Amino acid sequence: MPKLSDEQKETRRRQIVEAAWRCIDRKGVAATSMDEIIAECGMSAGAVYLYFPGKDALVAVAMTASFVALSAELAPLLGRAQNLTAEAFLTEAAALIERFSKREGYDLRRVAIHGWSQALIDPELQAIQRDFYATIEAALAPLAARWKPFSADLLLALLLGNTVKAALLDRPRQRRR
Amino acid sequence: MPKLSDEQKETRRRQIVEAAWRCIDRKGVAATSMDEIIAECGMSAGAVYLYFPGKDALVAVAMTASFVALSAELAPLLGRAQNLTAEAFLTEAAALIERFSKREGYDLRRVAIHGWSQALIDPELQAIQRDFYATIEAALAPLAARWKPFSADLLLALLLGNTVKAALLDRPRQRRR
Amino acid sequence: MPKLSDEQKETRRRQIVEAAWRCIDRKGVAATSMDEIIAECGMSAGAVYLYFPGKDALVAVAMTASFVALSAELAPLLGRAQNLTAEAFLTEAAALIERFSKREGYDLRRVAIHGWSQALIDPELQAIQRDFYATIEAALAPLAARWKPFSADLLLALLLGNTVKAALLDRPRQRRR
Amino acid sequence: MPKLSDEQKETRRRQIVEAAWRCIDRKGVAATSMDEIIAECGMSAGAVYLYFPGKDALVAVAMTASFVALSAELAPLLGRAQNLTAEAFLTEAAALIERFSKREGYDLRRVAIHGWSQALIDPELQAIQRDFYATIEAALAPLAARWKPFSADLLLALLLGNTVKAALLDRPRQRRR
DNA sequence: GATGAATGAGTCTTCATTCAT
DNA sequence: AATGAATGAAGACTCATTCAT
Repeated sequence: MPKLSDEQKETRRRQIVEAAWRCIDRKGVAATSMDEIIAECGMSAGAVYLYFPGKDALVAVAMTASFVALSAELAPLLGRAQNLTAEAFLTEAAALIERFSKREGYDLRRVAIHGWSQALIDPELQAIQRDFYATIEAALAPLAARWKPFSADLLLALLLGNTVKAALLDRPRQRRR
Repeated sequence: MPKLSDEQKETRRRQIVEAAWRCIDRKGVAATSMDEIIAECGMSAGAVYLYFPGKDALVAVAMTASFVALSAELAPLLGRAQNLTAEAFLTEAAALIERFSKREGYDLRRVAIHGWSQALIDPELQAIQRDFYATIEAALAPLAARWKPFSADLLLALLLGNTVKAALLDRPRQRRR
Repeated sequence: MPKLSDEQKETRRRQIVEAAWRCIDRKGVAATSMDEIIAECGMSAGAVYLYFPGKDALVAVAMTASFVALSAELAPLLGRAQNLTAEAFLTEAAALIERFSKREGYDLRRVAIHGWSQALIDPELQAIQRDFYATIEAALAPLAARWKPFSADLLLALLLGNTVKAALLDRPRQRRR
Repeated sequence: MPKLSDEQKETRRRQIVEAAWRCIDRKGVAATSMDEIIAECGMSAGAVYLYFPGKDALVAVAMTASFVALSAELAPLLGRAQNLTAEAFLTEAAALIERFSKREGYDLRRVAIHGWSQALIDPELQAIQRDFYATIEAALAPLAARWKPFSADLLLALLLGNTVKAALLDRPRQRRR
């Protein structure tokens, strides 16, 4: 096979990342074996290792990718947030996050919680997440000035807390191992 | 050998649970091996298995124990919350949780996040956590009636979100694996 | 099982090393899998890894052990070599090495050649072997003064060369892989 | 595409063999992957397999090629050896072998030791080497008659032993794996 | 009651080789 | 002729758990 185009390569990587998301949603990071991700994405073991150097790197990319994508989705809402009330903003943000996260076969909010747990162990991943949340908090700061009892800090905590609530307070969907 | 008193047994169990907390804080649930917990608590492998049927059960107990203990600490604050403003309550609650969580060698907020991740794949643990949070939300409900923009749901989300922020936005403290 | 005595531990290590010798004689270092050594020594995988941290370490110990043991055997001959002619010494040394090396199921001279090849890649192993040969050469130096055309350097080269000849010029005994 | 001339083919094969020599000098046979040889010779995977049926064959050719080339170099020295003393012959032979072996990026004496180790597990390679050494020994036989304490057998052992000494007693030059 | 050596299934990863283009 | 992406079997190693002493 001749050289793959960058676009084709990106498609393959995305396939693998989506398979990882599905597996991690189902069983968490540790209980997901590479073999499961490999089966899920329909490629061979060697092929996956052609696109990612190992499980850790794949997991890190999977976690990071979801943050980056959500970031892009959130930008327009932050742009027009100055015309909203705090309550309206929170409602819209929560709805957007839910819409963004719920997907065929997995929910990125569940993945995100596994990601937080990973970040506590992996300093690189933690740095990425810290930057991501710092960016959001910074974007909220000027708005929060007008939203009396809600500070930027508090708004961010609310969004994070809602993610936990949504993920944990849902009925369980799968068995361990 | 003479039978151990219930008190002695309880001491042993607590020793093991605390060792588990320290290990989980450091490396997360999956990367913590039973051997590490065994070394940390200073007992033998056989001894640990005398007190807990397996790793999953020990982890579940470790997670649950922290919730139960925090529950007890939170009760008095909830009792006198009707005399506080929402802001004062939130400040006090956050301070109490921090005081309760920060310990010699570990932070239970970090452990809790690993616990959420576990709960997503362990229905029993999820049920325990759901009950715990439902209880708190129920206790907050009558108070929230007076705290205009803050509903019980929102207050709980704030407390959860603060836990994430505190754990993730702290500078990393440990190496991977 | 209660603690093993140091003696018992040493016996186990020797079992494993001898299994490694047999396997390496048969297939060389690289083509010998840990599973083969494990099967050969009759222990479980975990047990072997209880005594050696990994394949590399086991191979290094197996190589080193044969040198150390031969060293001990060679000492008495070196002690009484001053009463021998060079030719007599060479004959006796070669015979001693052959006696020492030929064993049930393997020949340590073959193992030694695999060891040289390994040493070219593993600086630690190379250092051990260099020391071993330097010691022998030093012991030969005072004797060689009397053995006119044979220097210590030359005598050592002869012993090494004979090992290669004995191992390579024998009829082949096994298949690859 | 146009057929390659035999000369071009031979150039390609030599390129690959030299790449193999460099890699084997650095890491030994087993730790050298085909990918490394492929990268080193600057060709594609498919191209290398056009010239050699597989790794084993390539390694065998690489080993053999060095023997054949050395053979040719040795012939003139053997031709005029009858006019030399044993000591002079040995000195010249050692110098010739060193000159022949030391090359830009590798030393064929190191490659030869890896080759002996390979020969112990590859009967075909062993046969080739046995023939090579037998030829040399045969050439030395008539000369040795005049070189009193040195038999042909002993002279060959010396040359082999010197190769080991030169390779092993040099300071290590590379990292593991 | 307590020990800790032993087990072995399961995990991640590599790499010689092929073949569609 | 040449490419290089893909394959998948095989390898090294881990670790929760047990049980003889």
